[in-house]
Amino acid sequence: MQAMNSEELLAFLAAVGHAQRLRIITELATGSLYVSELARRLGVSRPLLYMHLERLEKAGLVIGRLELSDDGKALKYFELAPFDVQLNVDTILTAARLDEADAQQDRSGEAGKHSPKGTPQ
Amino acid sequence: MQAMNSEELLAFLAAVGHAQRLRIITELATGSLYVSELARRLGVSRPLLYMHLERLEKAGLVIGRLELSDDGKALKYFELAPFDVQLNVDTILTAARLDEADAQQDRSGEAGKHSPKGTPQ
DNA sequence: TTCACCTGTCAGTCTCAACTTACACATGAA
DNA sequence: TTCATGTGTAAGTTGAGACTGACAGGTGAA
Repeated sequence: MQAMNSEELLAFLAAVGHAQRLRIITELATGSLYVSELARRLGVSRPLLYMHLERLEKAGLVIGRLELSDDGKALKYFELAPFDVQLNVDTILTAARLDEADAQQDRSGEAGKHSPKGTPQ
Repeated sequence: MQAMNSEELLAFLAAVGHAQRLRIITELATGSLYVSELARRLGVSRPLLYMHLERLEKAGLVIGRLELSDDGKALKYFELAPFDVQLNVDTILTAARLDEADAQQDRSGEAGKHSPKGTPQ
């Protein structure tokens, strides 16, 4: 997995650092599921699960896609995205260094090359 | 770094998944510092910093020790503890499996062999 | 004795993520 | 048309963590 800046690293850590979301990941590890089914398995309300899945998706941990079932119903399936982050002091220092590099680019008015979503349109 | 159960993993992730605490780690990476000095560098109130440091210490990310300076003043120094956690689906599944093993032990009334701090006295 | 440092802790406030309840809107089957 | 299924979202409440300000206590130096 490529190096992340602080913002991305924090999004990732905050997303995975929550008991419910760890359970979601555990459940999705066996295969993709649609939201209502997942909610039933975890004993969690659907809107709440939505929030967690959104968070996980933004951090790039899961991927959602709308599918039509055989009987024509729309089902929102979620599957795990592959992820692998080494977490140690170096990772954190690298993230901090990337922040400075990003800030440097911003100051010099360069077209956002690194920043994946921070680019203002 | 040895395998963690969910509780330990969550404590770790929640501790490191916070902007201020990332900055604390970054600052401590250059060497150990005492609380007041660290607070000044980060521009953070001392009680607040205390809270963060406590959190980091409980998760095993930093170590604090009281030292006497040359002129007899007590200084609370904090230094980084070495840590290295690989974060991927396997890590999380392993944590979940460890939870079950722990629960099993508890049920069979075994003297807490694994649980590092959950042992009731 | 006053000042400039430091540690340690308490009692609050504030803010935001987490969570609940309720809605609107689809589909296919009975 | 009603029921059981699903998606999607818009309120609201709550609770925990984050944060502030103020205190008590210690030291050595002026």
